[in-house]
Amino acid sequence: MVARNNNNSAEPRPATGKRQVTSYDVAQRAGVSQSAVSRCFKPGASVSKKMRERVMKAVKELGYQPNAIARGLITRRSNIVGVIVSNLNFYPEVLSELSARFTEHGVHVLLFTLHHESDVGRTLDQVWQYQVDGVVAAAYLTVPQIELFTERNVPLVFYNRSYQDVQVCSVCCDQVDGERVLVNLLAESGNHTSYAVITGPSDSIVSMQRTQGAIDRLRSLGVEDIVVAEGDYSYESGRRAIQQIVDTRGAPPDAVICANDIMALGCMDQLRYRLELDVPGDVSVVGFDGVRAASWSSFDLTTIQQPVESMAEAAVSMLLSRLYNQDQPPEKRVFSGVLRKGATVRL
Amino acid sequence: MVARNNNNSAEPRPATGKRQVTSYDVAQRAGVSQSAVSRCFKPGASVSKKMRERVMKAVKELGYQPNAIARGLITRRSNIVGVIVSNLNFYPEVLSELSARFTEHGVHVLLFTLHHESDVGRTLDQVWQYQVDGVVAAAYLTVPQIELFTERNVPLVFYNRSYQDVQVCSVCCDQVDGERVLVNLLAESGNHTSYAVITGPSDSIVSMQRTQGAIDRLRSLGVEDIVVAEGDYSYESGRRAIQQIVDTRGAPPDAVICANDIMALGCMDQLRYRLELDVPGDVSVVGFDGVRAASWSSFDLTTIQQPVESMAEAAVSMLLSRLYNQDQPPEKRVFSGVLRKGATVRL
DNA sequence: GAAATTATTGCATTCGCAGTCAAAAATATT
DNA sequence: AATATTTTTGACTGCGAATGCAATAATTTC
Repeated sequence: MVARNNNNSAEPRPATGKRQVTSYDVAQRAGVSQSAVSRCFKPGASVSKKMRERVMKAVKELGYQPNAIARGLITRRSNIVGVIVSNLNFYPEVLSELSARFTEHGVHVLLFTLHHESDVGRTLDQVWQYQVDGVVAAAYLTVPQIELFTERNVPLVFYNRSYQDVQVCSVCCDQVDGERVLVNLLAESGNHTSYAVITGPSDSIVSMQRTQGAIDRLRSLGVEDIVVAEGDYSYESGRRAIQQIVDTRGAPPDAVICANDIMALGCMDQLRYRLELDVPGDVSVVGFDGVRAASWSSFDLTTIQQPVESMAEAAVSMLLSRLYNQDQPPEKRVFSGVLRKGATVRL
Repeated sequence: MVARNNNNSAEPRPATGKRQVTSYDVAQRAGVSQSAVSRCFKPGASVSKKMRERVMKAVKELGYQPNAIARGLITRRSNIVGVIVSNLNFYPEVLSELSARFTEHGVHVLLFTLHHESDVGRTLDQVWQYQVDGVVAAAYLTVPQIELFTERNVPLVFYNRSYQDVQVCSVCCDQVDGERVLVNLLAESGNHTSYAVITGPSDSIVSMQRTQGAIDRLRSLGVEDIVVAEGDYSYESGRRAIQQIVDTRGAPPDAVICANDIMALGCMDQLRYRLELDVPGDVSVVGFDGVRAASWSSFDLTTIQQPVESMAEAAVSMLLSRLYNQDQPPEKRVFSGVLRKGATVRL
């Protein structure tokens, strides 16, 4: 018989502040049923003009806001998507773009940041507990973890991570092709014979793709003299890496290919201010990403610009379309980076 | 009588993937009541060892995860906090720190990004609908909006925003004091008589505080020659502003005080590469924030470093303590920035 | 070994809203 | 005016987990 005893003012409801306003309160105030209130918040529902007015009046008077949690419980739609980013390669622009575009569609972003990639398991448990409608991951998941998404019919889109043998949605920038373009540029100038490559952390697959892309292209052009040093995507690591390369070789290479822009900037600064070499006069430097700082006059770095906006947009629309329209097959969207010709390559 | 007809395998539950595993399913499998399952997930509840084992066995077999949404509905605790950041001054470090620390405490971050500060109203509606347990705001709210938090007993902590006449929790960096320190440094060197100030956007109160702090200190030191130009916190705007100042004055000022680091870097680049002036030889430049790029060799900017980690930590603990222990009075925590002596002030 | 005590467990209810279905009201049709 | 049709409305149930309370089981006490 569900005897509701709400706004029974004799019931104190102490401690935790005023009880929130519910659809029952609104219904009572407007002298209608709770269902009616609910319907007024459902677009396209059958509600007369009068009813809507009365309800909305009460809604305003009481400051009612529908409880998205309760709604989510019954509709099985939380309108929340999880975004998993790893703490390290935390691209602010990406997150900001994703959030903005999801918000446009009334979808909210529950943020999960990984300290170590090893946290993925625990993080995913949390993701599942919160009944997210979908997930954008800028981190690698294991195959069983991915399969869980398929089983449960929860859309999953990878951002800048791609898989070989697993069918998943992903939005990527073509790392290998980007490096080809950069290497071609360096090679065509005819000024470079000795090359150095500064990689990202060894567990970053993006770094591996970029690095390998560069090395493969160099090899196919007949270049033999390639030194490789490992960095961790940070400015400091770029400095350390180039210093180490110079120390080891005894002389600077003609060109340095860095797995991302930030390391390239560190590398440039080390070359210019510590090693007192000229970039690009003595050494050419190229990066990857196209971050803001790369285009600052101090650097004017030659790099591959990732189309972040397009990629974020693509990730969002890919996820949303699968959210509203299930059973679409996995899809890969690969964007080409755009060569940004700066002034760090000796031509 | 609540007749549950779950795992009746005759009921198809089509379309939307497997129905999720509920505590009833676990209960049935383990041959116990749903309450028992629930209790097994509540720390400190009265459960026998045997019971716990049986339940956990079923939990594992079925891959059960408690539904945080349903739990939130009844406990009135979502374990979600809203973080409101405006798209512009989007400090990635801050967000990343906040998220990491909240996660440590089992609290999750629902992200709200504002395109324009005018979206605050609509955004707050969303925040309320999602029944967040608390909010960290790096944006200004109106007084009625703030009062709603007090009324509803939902903790609210401002990050780098302070209010004059309203009692709210906030974590700030002392903008005015920071600028005093910078101005003192510039003044003590005895090399500067003409000053320029590049502000942030006119609706940014942080910018206003910094700018005004600098100007007041300059005035109190008897400096009269102060030019002001408006920027918008971006690199480009720093370049434009200094160019405009030089064009207007006909000559560069001795020192430029920028409302943030990024503009200071733009300003430096413009001075060095377009106006072919030496920093700090011809012009001194100072910033505010202590972003990574400020310490890069190309710039080595003299600035005030905000203690981002401490501030984020403080914001989180301030919020959490109010979450678990209601009725604590509002508190302001003001951190002093640390002077980072770079090489952009002529000494 | 019976009574008193304590520790476990299950029943029933509740959180706030959405959606089903049938009743009621409004409108159209004859 | 009476009936058929459509539109609008309300009563009721359940989403999945938590919890007060009563019932039961285990343990202690005498």
